[in-house]
Amino acid sequence: MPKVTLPDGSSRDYSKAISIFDVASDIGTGLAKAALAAKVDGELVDTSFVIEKDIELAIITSKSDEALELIRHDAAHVMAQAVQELFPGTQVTIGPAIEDGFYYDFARQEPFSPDDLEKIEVRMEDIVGRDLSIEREVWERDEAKRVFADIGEKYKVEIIEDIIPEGEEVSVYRQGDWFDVCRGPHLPSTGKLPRAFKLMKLAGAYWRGNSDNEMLQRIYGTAWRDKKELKLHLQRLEEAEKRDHRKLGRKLDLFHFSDEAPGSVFWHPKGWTLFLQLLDYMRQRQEEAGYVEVNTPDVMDRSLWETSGHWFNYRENMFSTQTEDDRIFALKPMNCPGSVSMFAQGLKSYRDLPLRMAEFGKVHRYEPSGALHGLMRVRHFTQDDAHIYCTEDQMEGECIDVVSLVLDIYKDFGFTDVIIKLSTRPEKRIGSDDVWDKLEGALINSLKVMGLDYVLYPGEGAFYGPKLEFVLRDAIGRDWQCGTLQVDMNLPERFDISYVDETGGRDKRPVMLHRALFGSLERFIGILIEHYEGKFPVWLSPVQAALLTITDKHDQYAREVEKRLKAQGVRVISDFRNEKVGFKIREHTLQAVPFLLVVGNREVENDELAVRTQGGEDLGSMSIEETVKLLGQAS
RNA sequence: GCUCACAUAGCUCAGCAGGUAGAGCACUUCCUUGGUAAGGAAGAGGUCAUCGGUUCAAAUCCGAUUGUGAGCACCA
Repeated sequence: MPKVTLPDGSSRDYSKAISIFDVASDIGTGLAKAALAAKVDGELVDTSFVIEKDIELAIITSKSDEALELIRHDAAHVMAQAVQELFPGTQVTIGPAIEDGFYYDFARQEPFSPDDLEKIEVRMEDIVGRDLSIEREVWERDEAKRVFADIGEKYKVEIIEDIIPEGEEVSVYRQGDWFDVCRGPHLPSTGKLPRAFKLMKLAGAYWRGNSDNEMLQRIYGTAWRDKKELKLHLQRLEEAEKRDHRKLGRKLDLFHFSDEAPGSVFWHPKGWTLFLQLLDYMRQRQEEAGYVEVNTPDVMDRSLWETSGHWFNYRENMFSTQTEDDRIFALKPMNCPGSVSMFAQGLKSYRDLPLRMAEFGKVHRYEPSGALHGLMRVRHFTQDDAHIYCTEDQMEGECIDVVSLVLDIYKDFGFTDVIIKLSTRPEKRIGSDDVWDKLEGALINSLKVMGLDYVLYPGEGAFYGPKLEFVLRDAIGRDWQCGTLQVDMNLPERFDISYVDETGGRDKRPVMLHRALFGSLERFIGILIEHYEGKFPVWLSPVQAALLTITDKHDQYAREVEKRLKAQGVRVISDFRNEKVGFKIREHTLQAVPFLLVVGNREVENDELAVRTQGGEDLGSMSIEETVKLLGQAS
């Protein structure tokens, strides 16, 4: 006698076991038609699921939050069927729903071509049109293995063997002649899949995400509830592409890359102004936060890297060089060994702690060619790095200070929803569990004290200590790690650093924290370009104002004004070209100059400037002093 | 690093199926002195990424190299 309780609290009693589809029909034929799947006591199931006992039921229609994932997962299946119909001999592997869409990985000798995507899409439409009913079957494990082995689907066999846990049933979903091992749930039939999908791109992907395995062919697609949603999504992508920092960097004349130096930035005057502006900002924030700034060599002897462990653990990522005297030097890939060496020099007392030593170090890493990506992933970058040497008791307080500093700094740029990742002890690690407890505790506690959420990445910490990572998202939805806070118990040990404690003992080992807030200045600038779409706030803007003369009669006054503004610290340029003012306005507006200062007869006469904003607002005429004030306030 | 794609003027791109290159913008010169998103005219500019092959002939076809893009792997 199952009793079914619905989300609105009402309930229905049935005299015998009944399928969800039938319950939906019982409620209304409209609902039965719209039903895609259901939630039974909070768990997703197919509409064919048979209710045998009292449950809470929620029918899922395309309006439900869960619908998109179902739609996307189904789209993956339909795509797989289309591919196997069109390209016999292609093996299927896995095909999950992902953010905004889905993918499916295939094994096939011959590569798919972009033209194939169109064909596959057409065939998908066809399969939707066939409205094949999708049925769930539970197979016996060995039987399932045999069937898939017989039809040459070795990846599926591996999935049944290795991925589906013993004890869990092996479910197979069948649509027409085609079937696939899958946990489900799925839509009732292929006809329920909205015709609002599109195949997006082709890529290689390693089987089971391991680069030792063979490479499969992955097809990415996007799928939505209806055509309108799909269109909106495609528009969003287009909008995002316009913000791409690589495009804007060229358009705004900020930097360029060259074939001779892959992954290395050539900063143009405007880009470098931006860079220095950020540097100044960070310098000031750090000074206020009690840091001292140092500088260590870029090229150091191999022995130092042996001591730090980099020579053995990180060498394939290091640039090294041999000199005439046969010594081997390496360009620093990280600042920490230099910093520890710095700490080791001279005697340190407990009175010196916490010692917060910052360095804007430029590090060099031989990153894999395929990883390079504009300013986001380069081979030479500048870190706003710092190493904090402190006692164990000071550690937690220092962590709190770092976290609140980094978040406060991000807020200045309008980044308020920052993802914080906490990576804890990996399998391969040094140090006792007691120490790890303490270090992880310090990080977790500091987040707790501040009331911050974080995403836990168990086992992802460095071998020498746990870490926090602060992640920002770029215009195209990719996440980039910017800031980081790491606790290190390896380097102090390796370099055998110590301080003199209250009793005069010289063997106290300090705790070492690594932290970077922007992370890489290069990457942070890349993110900022996309975040602001190139329209930087005045304080950051490489050019804050452009002086535009109407005719050459006004040049002399403009030159005078330029001097006065520059004396006040305004980054101003003059445009005396023989062009109409409308032309100049258009050009500097497109160059994202925040303020345009027009100079004509009226302004010369009254010693004023006609001020217009980048957004097109006319602020009228004002004196030089007022303009300077306005520029100061606008940041 | 792996898979696939791409590489033509400073930039954005055209050049269909091999017959020694084209547009717009930018640039230079001249005319125009014009008040809030493009005034006009003329001119200059390319060993078609590099190297090799096929061919009477290669930007175009083939191969390698380098770089770029997308994804994967990597990211102390």
